[in-house]
Parts: sequence; C-alpha cells; structure tokens
Amino acid sequence: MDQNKIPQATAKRLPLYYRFLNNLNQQGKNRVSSKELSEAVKVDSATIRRDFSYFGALGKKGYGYNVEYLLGFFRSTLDQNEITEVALIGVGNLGTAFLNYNFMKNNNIRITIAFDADTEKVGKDIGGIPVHHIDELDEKLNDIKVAILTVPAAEADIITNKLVEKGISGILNFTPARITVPKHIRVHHIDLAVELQALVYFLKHYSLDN
Amino acid sequence: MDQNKIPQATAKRLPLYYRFLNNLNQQGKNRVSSKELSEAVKVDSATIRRDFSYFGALGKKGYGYNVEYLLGFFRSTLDQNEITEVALIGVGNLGTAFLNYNFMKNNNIRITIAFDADTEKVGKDIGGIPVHHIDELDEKLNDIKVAILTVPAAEADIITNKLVEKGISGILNFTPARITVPKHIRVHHIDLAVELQALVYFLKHYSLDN
DNA sequence: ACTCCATTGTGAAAATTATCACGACTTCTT
DNA sequence: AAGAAGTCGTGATAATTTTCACAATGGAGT
Repeated sequence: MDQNKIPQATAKRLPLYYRFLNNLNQQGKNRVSSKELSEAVKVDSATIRRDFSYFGALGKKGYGYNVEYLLGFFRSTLDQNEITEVALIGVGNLGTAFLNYNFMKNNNIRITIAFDADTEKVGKDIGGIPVHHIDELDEKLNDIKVAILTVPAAEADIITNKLVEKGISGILNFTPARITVPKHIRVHHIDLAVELQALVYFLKHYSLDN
Repeated sequence: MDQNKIPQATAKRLPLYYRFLNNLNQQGKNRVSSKELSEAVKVDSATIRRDFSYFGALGKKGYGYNVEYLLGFFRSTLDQNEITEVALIGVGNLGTAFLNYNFMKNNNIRITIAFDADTEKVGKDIGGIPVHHIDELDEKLNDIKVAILTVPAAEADIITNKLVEKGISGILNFTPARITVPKHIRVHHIDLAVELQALVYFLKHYSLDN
C-alpha cells in the first residue's frame, strides 16, 4: 500500500501534529519551526524533523515550515478530506461520553451509529446519534469499517465476532478483554485501568528525573 | 529508586499481566505457561519471559509459572497491597464515566474525590464519590498524588498549574492539550481523537498483514 | 551584494525493544 | 528408571526508535 516505510511510531504522532498545525493556522500563524512545534507537542525537535522527512522535504532551511502548506499536506495524508464513519458499540457511561464528545472539531471522523443491548436506550438519539439494538448490527452496519467497542468485558468476544463477520477493518477497544481477531483486522487497545496502574507504578518506581 | 533497570515497555505491560493472573486465579487455575499467557494477552511469549526475568527467576523450567505465587509477586510489585487514592478533575461526560467505572475490581486504585466548576454538580455524589467545587482544590486535595484530568482543553493549563502547586506527582491527561509540568512530574496522555485518527491512518496506509 | 543567523534534512550513533533459538532443567509417561 | 515432552531463562541478534551533531541553505539586515 501507500507508504509502508513510515515507522509506526511516526504514524501515531501524525494526528497530533495535525491538530497543532490546525491550532496554529487558526491563530493566524503562517510559519513554524520544529523547535516551536516541539515545545507545543512535547516531542523532541529532531524527532519531528525526522518524522516530517519521511514525507519529503517539507520545510525550508533557515526558515522552518509554512503552516498552511504543512496543514494541507497532512490533511490529505490523514485522509481528512473525506469523512470516515465510525460505529459505537455499547452505550454505557463511556460510550455515552463518546457520543457526546465532539470528535469532529478538527476532524473528519464521525460516529454515525450506535448499538446497545438495552431496550431502554434503543430508539433514542444521544448526542444526535441514533441508538439501535445490537441485534440489528447485521442489518444496519453497512460500509462502516471502524468500530469503537465500549461494551462490558464479558461481551467483548461475542460482539467482536459479529463485527468481524460483518467485515469490520479496525476496532478501538476500550474493553479490558484482549480480543481475538483475524490478522488482517487491526485492533488498538485503550485500557483505562492499565493506564492508571502503569502511571502509579512509574511514580513509585522511577526516580524524580525523566 | 527501586529498579530503574526495568524497561518502560515492560513496566507498561505489568498491569496487564496482573489482571490476567487475577482472572486465572479466580478460575482456580494454579499453573500457567508463557505460551498460554501469550495467547491471552496477545504479547509474544518470549517477551513475557523476558519481562518476568527482570524480576528474577519466577518460573520453573518444564513447568511454567505458579499462578498464585506470580500473582502475589506482582501484587506487591504493583503496590496493590496499599490503596492508592486518585482525584478526578472535571465531571463532564468522560469524568462521569470514570466515576461510575469500577476501577476497583482487581485493583487497589480508587477515585476518592472529584472536582468541577459547575455549581450544578458540586455537592452531589456520583458513583459514590463526592464532587467539590474546583476552588476547593487547595483545601481538599491533601495527600493525593495522582489526578485524572478530564476538563475542557482550554482549562487544562490553569488546572494543571494548580495541581502542580498542590504537589501532585502524576497526571493522567485525557485533554487534547499537551500540558507543561516541571520535570519531576509524570504525565501520561490518552488522547482519544488521536487514537481514533491513528487507527484510521493505519487502516488506510498499512497493508493487510501485520 | 555581503554577512550573519536560523533552521532544515540527514548520516551516524545510541538507546530501546522484540525476537530467535537453544541449553538446562522439570515433569510426565511408560 | 529411563526416555520423551514441555518450558524456562537468556545470550545473541535483529528491528525499531530516538537522538546527536553538522553541512547546507534560505532569509533577513545592512
């Protein structure tokens, strides 16, 4: 595909760069150096230059980067020209938070449909997004390639299988369960309890510096 | 401090191992191999053995690991013998979700106090946790070393400064803002929009395999 | 036009992380 | 009791990621 040469570590930082470039642009700034960007996003300036360099020479020596140009470049690189539709499965506390969360601000990714097993919730609109019953997944989930999984851990595997059957490509999994999928499907885990425990561990076991 | 020799990548996986060991223990299993564990947590078995080996020889050749022993070991390593109190700042959608989230299940980390600027919310108990006004931070936030930050991005810096003044050690930042703190304070960022964008990027630009 | 300064882009080196592969030892089977 | 099977712990290697450091070059000031 496109550019398999771009390191994963770099790819993960792209959306971050994109957002800050957007901010700068809105502030009317039209020029930025890797050093300034570094202070804003807390990534070493050499790393930023290296990241950018995978896409070619985007800046000018002695000058820095043109904000508008860079922004346009990343917009197309991140496919922000077209809208990406996302489904949310599991309208509990966390799911509801995402439905109300404004993902679209600098961003062409939208949650367009939600599912839950609770008939209380089915039929409602939360944050402007319709909630359907989980049994309607098969019928309603067409052409959507990305799902956010915010169901109880016990349900994670069953729902994942349904999503896989339905041809999903990527899952953002907020469940503590480590779900099993065919290898062509990409899963990113965000495990809130693990993150919190890891932070506590670092605080207790790593000394004051770095 | 303790063991600065343990790689950060390893440290981040410890809570994950801990949780699965807990599951196994509750299922009455008393023996586990790195291979089984690998399938459960989706981490290469050699990586698991290497991770464990930083803490010494915890297993037996030809046998595997004793679940109870390993669990006990990690419990003390992760300081799960004592309770860690955490404050939550910002009782919006996401903050509310965390207050209702059962962090304590296999876990001695507890959100014990919450703060918000909205007087509507102040005085209430959400998920059994009292919500105070943000102006009471100074008065009420004693001895708490870890904070979860779920305020609007625009407020992030101001609140962070207050937390820093108050002597916080670690912040789990759900804000899109990249906050600035003195270098002895540890910040972990969980940036939901970035995670989602990164997932979409990977789907579009990395081919079907790995 | 000339000089000075800022900043990029990138080779090279360092640091970190993951994986391979196998000797050593344990348990299980017969 | 002996042999087979399973599994750890780890040296060595590979892969990935970060950082250093500097030549090259564009821009700004005079």
